[in-house]
Amino acid sequence: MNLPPLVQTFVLHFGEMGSRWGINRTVGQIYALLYLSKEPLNAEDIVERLGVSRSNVSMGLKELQAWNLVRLQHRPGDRRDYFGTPDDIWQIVRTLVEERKKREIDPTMTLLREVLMQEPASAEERHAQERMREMHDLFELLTGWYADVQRLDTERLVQLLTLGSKVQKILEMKDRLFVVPGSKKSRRDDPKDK
Amino acid sequence: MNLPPLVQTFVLHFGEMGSRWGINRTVGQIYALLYLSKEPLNAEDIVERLGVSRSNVSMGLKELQAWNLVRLQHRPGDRRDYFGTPDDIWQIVRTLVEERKKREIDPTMTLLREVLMQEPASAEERHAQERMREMHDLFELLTGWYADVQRLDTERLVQLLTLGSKVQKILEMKDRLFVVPGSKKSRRDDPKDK
DNA sequence: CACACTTTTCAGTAAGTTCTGAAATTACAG
DNA sequence: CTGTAATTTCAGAACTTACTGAAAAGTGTG
Repeated sequence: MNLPPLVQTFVLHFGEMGSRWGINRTVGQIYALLYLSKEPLNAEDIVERLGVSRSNVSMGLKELQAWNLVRLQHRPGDRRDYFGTPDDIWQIVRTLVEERKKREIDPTMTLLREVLMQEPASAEERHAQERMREMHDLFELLTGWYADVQRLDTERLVQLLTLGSKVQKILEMKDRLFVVPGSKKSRRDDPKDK
Repeated sequence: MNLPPLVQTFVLHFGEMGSRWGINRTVGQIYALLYLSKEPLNAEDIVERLGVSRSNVSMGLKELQAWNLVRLQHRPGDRRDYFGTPDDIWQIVRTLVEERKKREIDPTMTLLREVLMQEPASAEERHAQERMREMHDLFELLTGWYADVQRLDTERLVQLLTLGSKVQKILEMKDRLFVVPGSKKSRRDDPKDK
């Protein structure tokens, strides 16, 4: 591995972190390297810096492309592929969340919906279904929230996050100001609501 | 594997899902099984239902305990260990997030802080450090938000999530009502702020 | 304190994954 | 077209992780 010490520390760490996720070490390292690099890199650059085989880099880049985490670019008069990450780190986060949702949450929701349609054949199954419904509803709430904030532009998103639970205070204030005593709690005006 | 079809579908799915995470198939299956079960189960119950070895179950349960995801219980006049999940699914989510933060975010933050202290020795390192600072700041923002909402009780948390980005609307309203023209944007009054 | 029951540990093996070098394929310049 | 540079594919080797059965350690009872 042929990298400035500072860069190497980070790259190695992300290699290990990758393993904790489903992602493999080399893929983690390639991404860390591209993330830190000012200029986009070609496959051979990556081979030299990480000291792994050319084919390994090829597969790693393919995987990162499947995740939409990497941007393919070309230089005039050079037909090699160059890879880089978005300059805006928020774009990276958005992609990551989106892709993980697609791979982990969506299939689970599909399965839960299917299973919840079935007729339970015993008390045990009835209880299991009840638990699955709790999970389904929780996921629905979370993905609904996600769909909502995901649409915000970054400035507003940062604003919202910076505020944290202080929002709560403002809500209470709002309630005190506007809610008619005895009326229902305020809720999202979802068209699906009956 | 000896389970009602409905339960089996779910258990198998979580086995697969486990593999996508760092978690192994058996651990995913054990957790899914415990989650769906009305009564806590002992190791032998799990062996029978999943059809895996006793030692595998023992290791799986140990891992789940290390994650704090499983509750050890006893029955009077029975010295076997029984395992169950919290009845409240929100408690499960809170534990999951907490543990993942501890294993993935915290070590990364430590590393980032260390590396950011060092003196860059080249333009390349300077740029790399800049990127790391972006990541550091982003993680700080996210963990700050998390620390904040994590303290809310579940009812208020659900309220907040249901609201989604509607919060934004209320913020704007608040701003219109209370902000003195020309003053700074509202922000979290963090004691670390200078 | 010994016995029966339960859980844990561990070494060996099975299964799965990552990685490599070589071969095949693709893309383009002349 | 042809030749060269670049990328991808792939079969097998190297490595890692998961799983098992057997043995060890722990735990409560009579």
